[in-house]
Amino acid sequence: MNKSISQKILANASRLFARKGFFKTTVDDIARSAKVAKGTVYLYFKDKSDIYIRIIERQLRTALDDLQAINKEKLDSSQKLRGIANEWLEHSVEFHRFFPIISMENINQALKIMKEIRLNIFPIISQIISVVTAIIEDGIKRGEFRRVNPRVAAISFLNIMRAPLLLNIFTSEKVTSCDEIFELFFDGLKKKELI
Amino acid sequence: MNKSISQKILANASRLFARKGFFKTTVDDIARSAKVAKGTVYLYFKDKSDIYIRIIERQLRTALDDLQAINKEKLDSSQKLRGIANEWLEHSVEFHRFFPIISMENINQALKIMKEIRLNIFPIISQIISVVTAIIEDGIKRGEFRRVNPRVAAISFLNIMRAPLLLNIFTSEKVTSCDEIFELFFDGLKKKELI
Amino acid sequence: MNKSISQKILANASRLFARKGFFKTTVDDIARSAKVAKGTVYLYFKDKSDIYIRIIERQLRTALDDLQAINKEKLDSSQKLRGIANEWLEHSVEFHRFFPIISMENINQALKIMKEIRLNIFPIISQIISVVTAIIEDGIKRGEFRRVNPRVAAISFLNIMRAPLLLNIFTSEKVTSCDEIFELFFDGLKKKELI
Amino acid sequence: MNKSISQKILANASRLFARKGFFKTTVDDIARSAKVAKGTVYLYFKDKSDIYIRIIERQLRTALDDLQAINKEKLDSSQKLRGIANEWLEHSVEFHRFFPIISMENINQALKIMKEIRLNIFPIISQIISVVTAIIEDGIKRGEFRRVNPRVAAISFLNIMRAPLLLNIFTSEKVTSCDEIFELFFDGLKKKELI
DNA sequence: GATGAATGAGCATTCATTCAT
DNA sequence: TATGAATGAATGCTCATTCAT
Repeated sequence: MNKSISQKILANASRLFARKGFFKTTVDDIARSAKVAKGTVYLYFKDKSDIYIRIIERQLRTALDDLQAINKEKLDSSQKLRGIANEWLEHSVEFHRFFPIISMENINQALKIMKEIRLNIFPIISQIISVVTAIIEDGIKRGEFRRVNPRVAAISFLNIMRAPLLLNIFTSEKVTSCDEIFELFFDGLKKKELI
Repeated sequence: MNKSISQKILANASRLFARKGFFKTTVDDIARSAKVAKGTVYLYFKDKSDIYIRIIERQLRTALDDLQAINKEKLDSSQKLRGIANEWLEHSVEFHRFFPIISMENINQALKIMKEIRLNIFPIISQIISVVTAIIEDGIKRGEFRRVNPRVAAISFLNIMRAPLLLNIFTSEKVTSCDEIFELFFDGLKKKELI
Repeated sequence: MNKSISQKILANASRLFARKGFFKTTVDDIARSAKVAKGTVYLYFKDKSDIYIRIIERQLRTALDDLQAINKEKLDSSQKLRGIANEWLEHSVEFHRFFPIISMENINQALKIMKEIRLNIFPIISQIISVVTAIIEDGIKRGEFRRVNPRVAAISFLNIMRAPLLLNIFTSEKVTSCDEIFELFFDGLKKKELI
Repeated sequence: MNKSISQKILANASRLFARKGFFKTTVDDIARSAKVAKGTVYLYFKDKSDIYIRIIERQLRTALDDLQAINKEKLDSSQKLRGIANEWLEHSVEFHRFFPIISMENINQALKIMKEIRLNIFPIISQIISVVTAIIEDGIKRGEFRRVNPRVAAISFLNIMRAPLLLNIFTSEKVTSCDEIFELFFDGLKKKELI
């Protein structure tokens, strides 16, 4: 079961990277946590960066798959967005899920790993953005949404959905549903003028 | 002027950390870029982490000062938020400004530095959130804004304002104004029902 | 045919060692070049050093056989030496042939392999030297050669015959025959006095 | 005295490389033998290969200087060659002196170090060969030597002078003077015809 | 016999930190 | 104060060797 060893490494490394970050996680750590010898890690992955890239790639692909599944359902565009928001919340412990790239700021430009990231990770993120953009375009066409720049709206949506995470870190309010945030994004902050 | 040496170190280290990240920036780099000897760096800072903390602290304090200045002006709450948004865009190259903590995920929990961060950085972020929360509360009281959870709205606001950064990275749309995003946050995505 | 596998390993390893040296040649390389599994290599050889020793041993034994064959022919001593010289040139690509030991200086004394070398390789080299010494002794007895120390002359001969190699490496003169060098060894550098 | 640290490193590394070879000599060994920390070695040398190259370079430059000194003396060409031969014998414990390149066969073609060797070492060897070639050319002009190819003779000379080393390794004859070998090279092996 | 996955000791190199000057 | 030479712990990666299948 080679598959399982490589999966075991990824699963454990994922936890370690999340906890200690890329640089403070040693290959020794990774091997030990996967209960294999250090050399074994190198049978399955080119180097430490490779492991990191694969983890992010895997997370993003899963996220993309989920998005596409939601997109295929027969739902209003707004229901689709709500579905995505809830899924995101569900996985917010993994936190890196939709935009792990953001957490990579510290291992960035100067590193060779950035080349790999551009090659392997950016395209998936672009696809994720595209799916959300398509949902919003569709919503506009259907008359559900206002005529906004759909790409700008998509990225705004993906960003605002990070709010639960920060609420958990910096406030005492433990967010268990996205409804409040979603509704804010949906209806806007401004009070409707009485007519 | 000791002050100026320490400032020179911070200013140059800031550029380096932004470009290469915490781990890939060496104390050698920092000393060289500030044109002082490596030992001198240790006369002004306890260690490399200390420099990092001081930089973030300084950036956040400036951000907080700006926020408070805007808050003191005689403006609608929505104008205040718009002012904050534009300032954020202006500084988006520094990018770590309002939520540098996010970029610190890679040097986090497991490290002794996290203790320092909790002690020195978190309080400032909390204050930033509080100011924005206050602005929104005020807007609600004034009848400008709908009755939303102001803290949730504040964090949503701070998050959605990250959108320009991602738009620049992942799309061809170069954002030069926050108006579009701000307006989205303000009016919501949903089409107003015709009455 | 086990024999053939072991021969295949030796033949391919020989090329690799010649090209990359002992340390830079990996057992992986050797196995792959012989188209067998890595474990198979260890069925036929104790370890990597063993392969190296066997290769040298094989080359030297062949060299010795050739020498002895030449020695048995009915020829003048000088003709025998000339024959040896030409054979050496012919094989100078293999280059380690007569004095591979010289090329082993880098894997020497401190290593356990040196024990093996002393045990397996030195005796063959000694025999080679003995054969050449015998040829020279014979030449002296026959009156062909001057009364020199035959062992010193033998080693001098074996050394001077390395010259083509160095000529090829360090000069533009591509040596295709040993005649010039051989004649130098034979007649000496000094101008004969006119009588 | 930075000079002395770098010299101490070179001196000790030289002994280690001679004893254990390039690959079996660790940077740890080198640092320990020079009584400095491992990091200190890297203050003075780019990497392990750099140390190796510098050692060979230093030895060859000294050898070249000696040759040129001998060459400047007012001596017969044959006396010059004899002088060179004796000097070589004197240093034959260092053994790598005149042709260390030969001992490098095991760290050769495939390695990046070979590029450095071609760049730094080959030119010195070429100069050494040139000096000896010049001496021989001069001897031919003066009528001391026969009309041979002077470059071929030079390399033959440098090779034959390795004989003492091999005599020490493979025979019981401990050579303390080069006279015998030199005379062989000078007068040739062949018996002079009686006239 | 043959395989090749797994092992883990071993090593070159980096870099935060110290301290004598 | 200021320096920068010296330190040595820490870490990514390699590869000879073993052994279950």
